[in-house]
Amino acid sequence: MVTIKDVAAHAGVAFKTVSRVVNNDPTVKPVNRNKVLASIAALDYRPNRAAQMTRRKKSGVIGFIADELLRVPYTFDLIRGAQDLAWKNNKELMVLNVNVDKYSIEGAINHLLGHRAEGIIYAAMYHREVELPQQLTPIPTVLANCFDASGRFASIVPDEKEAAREITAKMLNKGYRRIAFLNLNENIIAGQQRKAGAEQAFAEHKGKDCELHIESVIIDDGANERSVTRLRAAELIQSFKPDAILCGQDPMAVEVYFVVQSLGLKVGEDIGIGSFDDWDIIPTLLKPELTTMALPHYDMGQWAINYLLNERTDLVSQTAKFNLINRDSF
Amino acid sequence: MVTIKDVAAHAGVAFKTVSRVVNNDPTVKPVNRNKVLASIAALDYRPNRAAQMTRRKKSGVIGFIADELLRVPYTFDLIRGAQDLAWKNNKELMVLNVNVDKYSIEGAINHLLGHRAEGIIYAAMYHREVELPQQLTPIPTVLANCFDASGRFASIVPDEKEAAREITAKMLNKGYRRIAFLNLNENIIAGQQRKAGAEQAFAEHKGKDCELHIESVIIDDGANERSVTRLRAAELIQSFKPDAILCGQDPMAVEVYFVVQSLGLKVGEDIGIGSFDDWDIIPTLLKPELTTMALPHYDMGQWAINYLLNERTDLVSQTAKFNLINRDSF
DNA sequence: CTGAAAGCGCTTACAG
DNA sequence: CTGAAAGCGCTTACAG
Repeated sequence: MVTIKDVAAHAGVAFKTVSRVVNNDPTVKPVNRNKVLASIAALDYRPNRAAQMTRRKKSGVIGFIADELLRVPYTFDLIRGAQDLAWKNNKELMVLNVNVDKYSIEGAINHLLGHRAEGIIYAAMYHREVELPQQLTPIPTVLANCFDASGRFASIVPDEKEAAREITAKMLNKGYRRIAFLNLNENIIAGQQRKAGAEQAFAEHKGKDCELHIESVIIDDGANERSVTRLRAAELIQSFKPDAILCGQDPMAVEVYFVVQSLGLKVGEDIGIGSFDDWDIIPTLLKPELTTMALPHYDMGQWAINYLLNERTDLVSQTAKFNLINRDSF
Repeated sequence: MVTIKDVAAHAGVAFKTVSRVVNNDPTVKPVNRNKVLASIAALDYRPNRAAQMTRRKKSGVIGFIADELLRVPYTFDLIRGAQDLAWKNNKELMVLNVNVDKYSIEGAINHLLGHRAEGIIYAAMYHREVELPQQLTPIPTVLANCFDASGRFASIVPDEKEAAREITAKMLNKGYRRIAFLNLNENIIAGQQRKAGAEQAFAEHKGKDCELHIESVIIDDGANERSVTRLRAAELIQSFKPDAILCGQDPMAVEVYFVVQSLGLKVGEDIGIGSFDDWDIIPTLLKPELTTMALPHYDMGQWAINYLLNERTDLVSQTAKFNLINRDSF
């Protein structure tokens, strides 16, 4: 590989001058700068990043530990948000997938420590509490889509409650009066907080004759989860007679669309449907297209890396707002 | 940060001895090895990767250029397959997303060149031909899910034709006689080859009264594509009267399920449905669950990195077999 | 089995 | 404005 010395010899200057040109040192005389630039181009020279890092004693590496991420498609936006900004700031985002079967968090941290990572983003697949090894402490760390029990780290999580309040309020404002909210499992944070948000919207709404029915249709029988969405949607349409159904996540909306159609009803006409997540192509695959609250993963990824780039150390608990994606289902 | 010299001082040996222990040199006397190991643990020492790379003149980096990848969820398996093996072989997989708007291929290659990448995997979002800049040539490169026009690179792509032949043959063997294949756009390779595969299955099948109808339901009107799947599925069920429908990809199957239900028919009873891709959660979200040919992305990722790890240079054009995921839709 | 020297490709700190 | 020296944290090559 061509080195700084090869370029220097080719250009007829000291190799230190080449270094100056490479690092945009303005003190280089234009004549020399041009000679060097020409030689760099001629030899196709590129500074060796590893050597730069060694000498500078700065790695330029930011670690991204993705805990069980990427089993859900849109979570990749967390990485994308971080990566875009890392790139702009000349940092290397080193992404490590971690999961119970294969790679331990400890392994990932060791790896990043070996690379002298300047910061770490730890991201979870779904909004939850995490417990991180003590080992992390030497490196500035920020959590995305999760928060820690011990309060050692800054974190950003989606504002579940506000999202549910917003979409429920929107339904009420459109004139829907009887809303059935087929919620996620209420053991998880999204389930709990969205319930509270929907209730708040009803409490704030002045209209009368409004009724809210909330129930969890993701059943957690020990090891795995199963959905009773189809069953309960069908039953509720007969009994509770909702004019709108709010679904805990877009895949549930698919199930509800099938039920609605099977009962001879039309989404968006006989019954409104709303949802959460903006899950991959699902919302636009459905007809009418699904109005849903998009998770702010991209924003959270950006916020997290900005926190590190700005060398913040305050222990904020930040929330990120969902984006209402207005389509045609209610 | 603690360095090799700190460890040496703490252990009372030359720093070269620490280096030997770190690199598992068997010639170190057990007494000294243990002293060093104890000091490493006490000081929480970890070799500086950048310094190692600099001195060894090996980066240990393999680049993964993801062209517009990750807009389709399962394509992440390409990365996962490569990453798992990279990890095992102590290589760093440096993943770079490339897309028209933001990051150029040239930018990605420059980046990798600066890191002295030892090899590059170039992966496309969907099976297609690509044209790569001349710049790539100095580094061993292999293509995944795509192939190049010039024949400069080894590549691995999914065996589309065999996949279509297999699932069509399976339908025929189960007794289905009139199969409507709602194909992808036939401008793309998957569309072309799957058509050929379905036709081959019919040609090979001995049964009589069999009929195959193939048509593309993804219309390409200039800039964007639109699906006429619902429309054509409904019309064909009336006119061609298929007893089975094969869909070009799982999202199309969702559309067909809606059509089938709207006509008062039952998937798996009145009409069989098969598909391609194994797209995220779609196949199990449908009821009955969808039988589909899973794209071999994970395998292709593994094959590609193995090609590089084994320092192969032969210009193979490898194909990877889809996996038939047997569920209940036909 | 161990260590002192040289060197990887750069940047830092200093001299001129 | 430019260069020669020293040094980053390691490994290589060699001597003992």
